Amino acid sequence: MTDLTNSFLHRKNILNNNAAVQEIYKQIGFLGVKFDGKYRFTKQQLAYFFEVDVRTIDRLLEDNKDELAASGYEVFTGVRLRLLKDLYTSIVTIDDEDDINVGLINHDADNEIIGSKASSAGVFTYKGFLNVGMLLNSDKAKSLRSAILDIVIDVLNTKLGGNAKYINQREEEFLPSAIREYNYRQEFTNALDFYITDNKFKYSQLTDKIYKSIFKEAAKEYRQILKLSSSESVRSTMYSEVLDLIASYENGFADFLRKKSEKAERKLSLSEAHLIFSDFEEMTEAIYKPSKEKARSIMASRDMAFRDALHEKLKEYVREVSSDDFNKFLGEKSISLEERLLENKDVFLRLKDR
DNA sequence: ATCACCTGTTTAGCCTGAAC
DNA sequence: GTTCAGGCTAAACAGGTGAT
Repeated sequence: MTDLTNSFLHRKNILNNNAAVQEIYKQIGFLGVKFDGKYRFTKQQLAYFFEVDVRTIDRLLEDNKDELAASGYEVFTGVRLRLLKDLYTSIVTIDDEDDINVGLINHDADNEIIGSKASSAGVFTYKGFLNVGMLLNSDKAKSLRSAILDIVIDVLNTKLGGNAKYINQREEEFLPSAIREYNYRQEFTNALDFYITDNKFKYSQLTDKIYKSIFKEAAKEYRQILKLSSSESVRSTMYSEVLDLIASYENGFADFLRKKSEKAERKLSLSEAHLIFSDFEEMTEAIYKPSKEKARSIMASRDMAFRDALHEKLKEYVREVSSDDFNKFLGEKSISLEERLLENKDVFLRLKDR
């Protein structure tokens, strides 16, 4: 069970998920005033919402300064504070009382939202508000947490139609990468045909070598972790960055193998090919290191956030998923492969006519 | 009118102690 | 043991005041 209060990663993965944050804003209904394009809440408003003392929010700020600053907490001073104060007073005076959100009402005369003489004020954004809710322990915060989790799960389900297996296909880059990789895969299998003596295991064994070199798992392990059935293709679940790297490996190794075979002036045995792969791996280690690390981190982090799958061997590579990534896979631009193919139909038709 | 200083308010940070 | 409340102080700051 995810415990938000003690998992920085899980908190980040929710706060970076813009689609979910928007949905939470709609459903929770704790409305703030818009300032600089973001909804803002003062410390007092948060304390009131969570039914804790203002000092408790202060403590939280002390202990989690960096995290909350990253979620949009700021101390307003000078001109910006002046503008914010004006905004609050104009809202409170203009709006009909019934329309004013409970968070905005001056519920206690001694405890204004921002004291008129305040020279600085701690201000949260909506993300900051949610972040506080994930760290506090008040009953209000607990119920907010469970609501947040419900909504996040709901958003994932609606966006993905309950199937996260092919979420990798929802970004723009997937299709071109898959097509490129398909072509290099052919180079690779052709090379295996030409330069390695007949052996029915050669494709799968050398493919596994590539997988293991890149993300430490053989196809079988990968299949288990993502709970793929035997009829489902492993590659159709891979992220574009991983596919690109596999394509590099396949193309590079195909060429390397050709040279070795031509030099020896004969076909090579599968066991020789395994040794040659080790040479290839050693030779390219420094070149591939950065892309390999990126691919591992992408795979481990995204699969954790989107597929709830843990790659045990890539544990140390799990990071937070960036908000860019959430947009890529769940945002406006993300669409299923079917839709993407329809969208690109013209391109394919043109290619076909050639 | 301008400058330096004073005053009141708020936050940050540290500590203690009560309640669960 | 953990969580929350409250006391305290230093520092930051806006707005006042009063001397020049």
